[in-house]
Amino acid sequence: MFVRIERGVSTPISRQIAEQVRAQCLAGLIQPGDCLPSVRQLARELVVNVNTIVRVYERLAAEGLVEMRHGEGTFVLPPSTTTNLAADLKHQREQYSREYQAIVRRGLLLGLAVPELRRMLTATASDAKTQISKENSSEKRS
Amino acid sequence: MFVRIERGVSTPISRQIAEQVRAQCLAGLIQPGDCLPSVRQLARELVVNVNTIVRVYERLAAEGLVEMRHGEGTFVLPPSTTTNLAADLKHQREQYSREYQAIVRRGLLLGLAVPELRRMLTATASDAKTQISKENSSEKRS
Amino acid sequence: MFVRIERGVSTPISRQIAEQVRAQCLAGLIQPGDCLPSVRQLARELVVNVNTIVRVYERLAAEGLVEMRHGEGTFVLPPSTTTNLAADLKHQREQYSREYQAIVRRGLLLGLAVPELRRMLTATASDAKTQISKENSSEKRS
Amino acid sequence: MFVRIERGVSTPISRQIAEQVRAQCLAGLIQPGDCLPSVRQLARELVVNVNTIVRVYERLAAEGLVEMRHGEGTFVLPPSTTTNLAADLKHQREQYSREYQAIVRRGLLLGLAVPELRRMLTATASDAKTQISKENSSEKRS
DNA sequence: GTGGTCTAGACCACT
DNA sequence: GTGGTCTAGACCACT
Repeated sequence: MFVRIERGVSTPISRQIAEQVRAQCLAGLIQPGDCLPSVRQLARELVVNVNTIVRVYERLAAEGLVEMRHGEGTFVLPPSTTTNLAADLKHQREQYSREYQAIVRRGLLLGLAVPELRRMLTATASDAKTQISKENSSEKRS
Repeated sequence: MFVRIERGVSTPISRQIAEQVRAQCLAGLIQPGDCLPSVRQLARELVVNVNTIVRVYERLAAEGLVEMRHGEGTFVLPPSTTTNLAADLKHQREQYSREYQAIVRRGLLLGLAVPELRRMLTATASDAKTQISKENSSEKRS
Repeated sequence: MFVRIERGVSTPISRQIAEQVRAQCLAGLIQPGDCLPSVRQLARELVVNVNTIVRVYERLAAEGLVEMRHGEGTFVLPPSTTTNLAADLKHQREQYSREYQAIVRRGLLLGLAVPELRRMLTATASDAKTQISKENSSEKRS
Repeated sequence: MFVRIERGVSTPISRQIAEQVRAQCLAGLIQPGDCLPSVRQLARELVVNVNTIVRVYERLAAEGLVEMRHGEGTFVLPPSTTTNLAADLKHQREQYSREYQAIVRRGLLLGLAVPELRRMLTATASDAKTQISKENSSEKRS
């Protein structure tokens, strides 16, 4: 599982993590039955307090996406009738859209021009893709 | 002075306001000696609590950007040796840049495509410009 | 850390607290790296509202004297080039001096004689010392 | 009438003024029937807003110490049965005493030594006396 | 009218 | 546990 967080940014860390786990479940990168990294391991990896990860997993469990099995680990559940994955995704994207629009407006109010923002978008996207592919290959090796 | 806030977004209201005031001071849209809207007036305008505005103005005062005069109002100060406006602007943009990049990455991780993000950027920007020009004209009239 | 506040006096509580924290930092009674009492604990101790302490700590943080770490506590920072401790102390004492002189003048204008003021000074000082030593010993015990 | 105020000090200006007027009435420096300086004149003299003086006079009138005669001025009233001057004085001194003690404690907490405070007391007192006698003579001349 | 301080209480996020 | 933000409302002092 790939999780990447950004600190010192207003989006809460816990939300960044939960969002990415959800997205990967929905995208099928994580399959039902898969075991998520342990709370302690993920906490160590992201240099975050253990309780923060616990909260994230609890939230995802409350959503019916995963199941925490005491002493065993946290496992992805098969999509049930209650878990409406499509609806979740839609909801998540809508929320994202609002945040994205807000930040674009903030940029304009800060005096940044649209082409500048567009450039940053492109640059960030290509960077992100490079990073992800690197991590993919490094993970295969490890 | 124009301030526009977005609710239900992770960036705190107070930070959104402070950011915009700073940007307008730095851009010269608000000149030294100018009087900011009163704490209560701005609170009414933005439908936020008085204390939220007080906090914003206090922070700006601590930064040396404005001065709160008891019973008179809050005034923009001339740039002093201590207040390095250029550095402030630079810092603010760097912070913004980090946030912008983080949100773009979040979008990609949510499975959004770059052209989609680009479309949202353009749409938001044109919307924002329309709104601002509307408000400008309505302010002139009032 | 010892903080003692006086109510029903014109100096605001928040200013009394900030003054004492600053003085103890400058005097080295609180060392860089030390953790100040938590916002809630100090509020409980002094029987003031949590927000009052938050404001004090925020001001001290803006001055560069302390740093508030989310979820951890508030820590004294090492003196930096920007924080001119000696100048701060000097400024604080000058401010104090003005207040002290003002109150002496007020006493005279109220018809109090100098020896009377001198007596009050001595009495208050010895009282204060007794109280402080008591608290010191009680703190050691606890 | 002599009034001297100190700015940037926590004792409110209005209270400083009221206190001095009361003290001078009680000391007999201002006699029943005497006319206080007009609101505007005193405001100009002390470089204070007119309303601040109005408030002070209203408060003194409420205490039964003076009477504001519309279009004529503000006059000192003879002590009535209702106005218990001695009680007022006592109350005022008690309040003063609390403030004095508080400031002495603040000084100690700031790291000032008692002899230092004593020196400041003496110096201020002698200064104040010199100033007052100067003003007395200059007032006689004017 | 203006800002300054304080309270009580809520809800959130990080360690 | 820790700090961060926000609300609602009070009372005070200066212009």
